[in-house]
Amino acid sequence: MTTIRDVAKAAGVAPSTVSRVLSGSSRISPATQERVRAAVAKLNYYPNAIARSLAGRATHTIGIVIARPAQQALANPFFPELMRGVGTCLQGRNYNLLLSMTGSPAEERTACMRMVHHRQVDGVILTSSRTHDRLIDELMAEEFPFVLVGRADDQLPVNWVNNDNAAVGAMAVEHLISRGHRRIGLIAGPPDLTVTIDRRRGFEETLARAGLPLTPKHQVNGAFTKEGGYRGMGQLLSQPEPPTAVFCTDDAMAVGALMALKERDLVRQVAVVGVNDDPLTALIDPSLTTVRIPVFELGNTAAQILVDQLRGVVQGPRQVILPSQLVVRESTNWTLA
Amino acid sequence: MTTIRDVAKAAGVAPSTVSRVLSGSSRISPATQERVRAAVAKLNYYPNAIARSLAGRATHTIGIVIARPAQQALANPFFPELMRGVGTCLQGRNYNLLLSMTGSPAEERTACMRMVHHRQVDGVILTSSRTHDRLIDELMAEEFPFVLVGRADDQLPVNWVNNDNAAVGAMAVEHLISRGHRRIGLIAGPPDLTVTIDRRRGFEETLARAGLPLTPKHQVNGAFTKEGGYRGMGQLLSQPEPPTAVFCTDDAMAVGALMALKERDLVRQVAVVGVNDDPLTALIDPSLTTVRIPVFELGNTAAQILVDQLRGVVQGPRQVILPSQLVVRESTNWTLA
DNA sequence: CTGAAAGCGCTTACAG
DNA sequence: CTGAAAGCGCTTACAG
Repeated sequence: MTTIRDVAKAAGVAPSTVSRVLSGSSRISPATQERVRAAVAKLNYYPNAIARSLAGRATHTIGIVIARPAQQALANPFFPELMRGVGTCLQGRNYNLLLSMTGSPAEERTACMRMVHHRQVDGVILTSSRTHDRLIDELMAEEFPFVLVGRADDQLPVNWVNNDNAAVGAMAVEHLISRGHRRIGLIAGPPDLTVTIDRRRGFEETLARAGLPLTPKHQVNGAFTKEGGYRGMGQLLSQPEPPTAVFCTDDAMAVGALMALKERDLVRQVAVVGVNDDPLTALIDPSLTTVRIPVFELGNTAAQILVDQLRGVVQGPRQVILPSQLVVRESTNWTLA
Repeated sequence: MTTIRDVAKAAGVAPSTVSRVLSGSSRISPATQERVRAAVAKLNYYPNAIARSLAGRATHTIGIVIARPAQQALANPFFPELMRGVGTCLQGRNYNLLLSMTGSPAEERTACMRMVHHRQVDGVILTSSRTHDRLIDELMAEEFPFVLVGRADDQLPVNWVNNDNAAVGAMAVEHLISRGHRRIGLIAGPPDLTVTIDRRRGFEETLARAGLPLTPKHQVNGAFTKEGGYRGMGQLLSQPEPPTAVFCTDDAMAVGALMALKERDLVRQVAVVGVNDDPLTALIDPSLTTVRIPVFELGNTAAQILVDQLRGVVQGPRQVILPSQLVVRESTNWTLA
């Protein structure tokens, strides 16, 4: 291992001078700069990142914690795409990405605070936002830099990046209404997640605005999985007057809902809308109408906000909302008689 | 920030004693152990991971480099599933995971050697194995610990975990032969990847063993994407005597191939087999026959091998082959007249 | 069983 | 413009 001392010796300067040349800081004479650079090249020197972190009191590393039960991690390309957005930003800004995968919210909190307490990262990105999140409370209490993908409880002064989930619900329902539907059901994800709350709100407000009744029996909750959607659709169809159209708050659920319809030969009888625009939505039969979420941009923007804060570029908390977009495909592309 | 000195002071011992208690090493009297632990708890002390790494000459971090062009990263759940396997192993063994995403093999090499040279990680996991891989040469030259998911050039004494890709090709072809097919085509991935080479070998050997001819025109290469498979199937179908069955070396390609068949209304005329068992294979129409690869286990085992080596549990290089499994669905489930 | 000291490889005021 | 010194927060021979 060649160290900064070896380089200093070879260049005939002090280690501190080498450090300064490498960090591009201060005013070093062109001549010594040249000598140092030559020595660095000749000795094939790379600064030790760990030593640099310890002395510089910054790890240049961002932590990201993904909490997903095993089956769901695989089923849903949301997280890989989010990480691609995060990774792309961090790479360009010379930050590393430390990844921790866990199965439950409780483990997520433990894993995250472990990174924080052990000072392995300069900031963290939180990827699953729920109401009354203890993890957020703890990070705020320690004044540790973080950004949320999703949103925090109302008015909490924290960084977050979100898509407009109320608009997502509204777009879906408006589309269904425009196709002649009046009995519109909802298959929603876990009720404590803010995405569920917001998408449901958009759904309900739009129904109300259109003068359509809110039918509690037409709203069910389930897991963010095919199975969740499959079961949800089963529940809805077993009712005396089932909905003619269903808004699912996630594509995987919508795919499951379509499976339930196919089994009963009801595909062109009940319309289905999902959310995300997973790659598979265009491939299944019938192809799925969905609301496309800018997942890459969510991750990219979250990373940007966090790094900007760490670098002191910005001060107070930033909150960003990114737009979504309806993509109409076969699963809704017909008008109710 | 409370440090080891604060704890030492509170417990009335030296910092070295605190260090020993925390590392569980050496013989420390139960009494002092108790005092130290009490002080740790009272002060809410967490050792600084960076300082520990510097002093201990180990980062307890594994690096993983994912090289995938943007579109492909999303389309293929191979990598998230692999990482879940890696992450699960590392979590249990108290190792961290440093993730670097890049777009090309050249960037992959740069990113990986950057981690290595800067001593950010104790070992690395390589995820895309090609022949004559410069990255492998460089890591070997530096004697840096690594493990390959895939395999290295023949006889290179390096760690790797692979599935039996020749058997994958063989299973697929045997299945197609058993369904009455005699003209069997191949849509393969990039030719420099070892997976492509091995699966093709299994394909060719099985044809030969069955006394069937190898028809070069019935073998095409393409990208590991839907588009690659779509184009490949187009090429095969444009020939005078097209194959009646096609083995695609990847599910995404197989999905594209099925799209090409659907457009021409040839679904039940040409059989298609993929590889991986992506979640979407069961959902599309027709559902896809495929060879299931144990992706989670590949990642999990790779991490295990690497950590075992870092801990000195094992000596020489380890090479592991994991079994795959044919999953028959609609895309082949009929017999040729 | 425990402590004092040196050291891991950097950075950064402080001085000149 | 450059260097000597102290320090980042740990670990680990060395000594007793």
